[in-house]
Amino acid sequence: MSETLIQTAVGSILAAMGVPGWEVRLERPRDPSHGDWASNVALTLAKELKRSPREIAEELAEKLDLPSAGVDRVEVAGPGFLNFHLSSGSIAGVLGQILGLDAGYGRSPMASGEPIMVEFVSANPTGPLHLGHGRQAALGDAISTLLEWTGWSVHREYYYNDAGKQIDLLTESVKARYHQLLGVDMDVPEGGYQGGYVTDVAKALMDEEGNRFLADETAATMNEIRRFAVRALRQDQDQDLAAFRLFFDEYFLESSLYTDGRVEATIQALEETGLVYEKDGAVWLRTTEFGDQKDRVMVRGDGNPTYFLPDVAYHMSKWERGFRHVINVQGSDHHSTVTRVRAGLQALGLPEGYPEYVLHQMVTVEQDGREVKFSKRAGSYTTLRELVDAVGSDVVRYFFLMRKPDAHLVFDLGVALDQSEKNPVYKVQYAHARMCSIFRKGGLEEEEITVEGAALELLSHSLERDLIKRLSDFPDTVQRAAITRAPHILSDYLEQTAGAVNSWYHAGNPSRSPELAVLAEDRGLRKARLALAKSVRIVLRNGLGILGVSAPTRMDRSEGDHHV
RNA sequence: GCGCCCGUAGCUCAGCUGGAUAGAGCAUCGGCCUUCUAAGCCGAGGGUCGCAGGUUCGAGUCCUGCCGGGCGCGCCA
Repeated sequence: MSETLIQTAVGSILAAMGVPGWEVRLERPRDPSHGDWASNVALTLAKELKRSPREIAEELAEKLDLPSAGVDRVEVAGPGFLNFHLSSGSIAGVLGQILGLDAGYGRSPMASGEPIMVEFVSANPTGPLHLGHGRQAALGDAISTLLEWTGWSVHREYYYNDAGKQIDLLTESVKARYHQLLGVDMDVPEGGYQGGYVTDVAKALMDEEGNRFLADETAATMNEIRRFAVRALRQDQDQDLAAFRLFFDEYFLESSLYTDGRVEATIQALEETGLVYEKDGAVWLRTTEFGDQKDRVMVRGDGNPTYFLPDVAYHMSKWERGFRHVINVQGSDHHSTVTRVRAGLQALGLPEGYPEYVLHQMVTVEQDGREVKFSKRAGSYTTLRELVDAVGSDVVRYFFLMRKPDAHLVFDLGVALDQSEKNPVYKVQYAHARMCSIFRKGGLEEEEITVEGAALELLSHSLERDLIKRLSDFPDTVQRAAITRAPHILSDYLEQTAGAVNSWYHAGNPSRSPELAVLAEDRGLRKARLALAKSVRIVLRNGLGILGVSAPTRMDRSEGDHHV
């Protein structure tokens, strides 16, 4: 708000100087002595106007209509920066807006309801979800919510690879364990699934079906075992997802691509492109035509399609279902599929760069500088549920979102288990709970807190100004995080804001002085501070909500979903 | 060998489309409680932004080449 006032005021001067519509970018200076907003517009104009940046800046500063821009004073600094110092009233004006919008503060209608699909997790139903899936889950869900907050109509989708070779291997593995349980010697196949959960599935199969599958190699039996195993592991994953408070609009089954003929149709469509050829008994697609490093096999020598084909068919279905915008969240270990799938789609006439990908790096868990592995359920890897059980869903979600997707993520179990403010999740949640406790202890109904009669201009303490400026940056932060598909921008913001909240809350007295926040003698000031406290609560609650983390109104060690 | 990603404080990482003296958390050290949340607050130290060139008024940010690390390079997904 204060931003647009300045931009408008500067813009009208620029128009008079012969450069109408010149972009006036404002940024928050790092150094507080450089004011509340700074602009480099004079530097960018130097070439255009053939004048020195400082000279241009001087002219702008002189001609600026201070009151209408909400500015107390403006300075020219350095090579020609304009530093705007806002009036307290102008800064605090945003509080009325925050209280008015409340749960909607931070939303923006950038995309005006366009549909977009976010596909994430998409684990094979061959075992429990691992930490990579967890990171993907946290990322995909947060990106989805960020998109919703910026005006997209989001469709969350989970793709089940419930067909193909991996499922065959799972079936064989379950069969082997089933036989072992019934006292018949049988090896888990080469490259099969070794985790303890396979035996659990086999045991359930035995409990339910007895020994009727023993030594039965018929296709019908194998199908029954397959169906049983897939169902059991899907249920298992559903529980993992529920523990992580994750919900999808659609679960898309790979097997449906075969049953409804999409795979067959895709083969035909690709063949018509003339980019298909046979070699070594297999059918290939000339994906090198679209920048792939080598051509890819579509149909194996044994007549079965590779995963590539259903992948292309699946993504065609996204397009055909009307999604012109699709984001796939995947582990970077699958990054080679990106060019491949896109190439297949381009061959079929879809635009280059469809779909969009967010690739994330791996997750490792460390404690005291050493790698930790739980790996009880899966045998070889730590499962998502094990980690959620250990530290709680809020902590896991937040930690998975603290780093940019590109960066390898080290999950510090020591910090995660810590319930003090050293743990960034709790730091933010405590700041939120603290605001709630102000209202509770003051016996105030939150709805009664408004800017009515609040002397906002009295919120002139530097800590207050700083905090309010941060609050007014929230919508912009949400947009930036959404556009760059980078939730860490938001978690970073929340952490910084929580720090500013704590400083404000404890300011004024060398030890503790919450009365600064609530118990001002002056009624107008008291109201203003309450309005600020409520605004803080709104921003933190909205921000945490976007990240899929709860915003408790009070923090007790015994409560919440933190660790066991 | 080829492709993608990463290299910033002791550790884990930010740094928005190139902007002013490179930041945060943790760790370390030093101040604050006869408690309305000390589960906290305030302050300090700590850097050749992997290396070397280039582009320009200006480079952690863009380009090139090296060095180091991760991942991928299947008729597995």
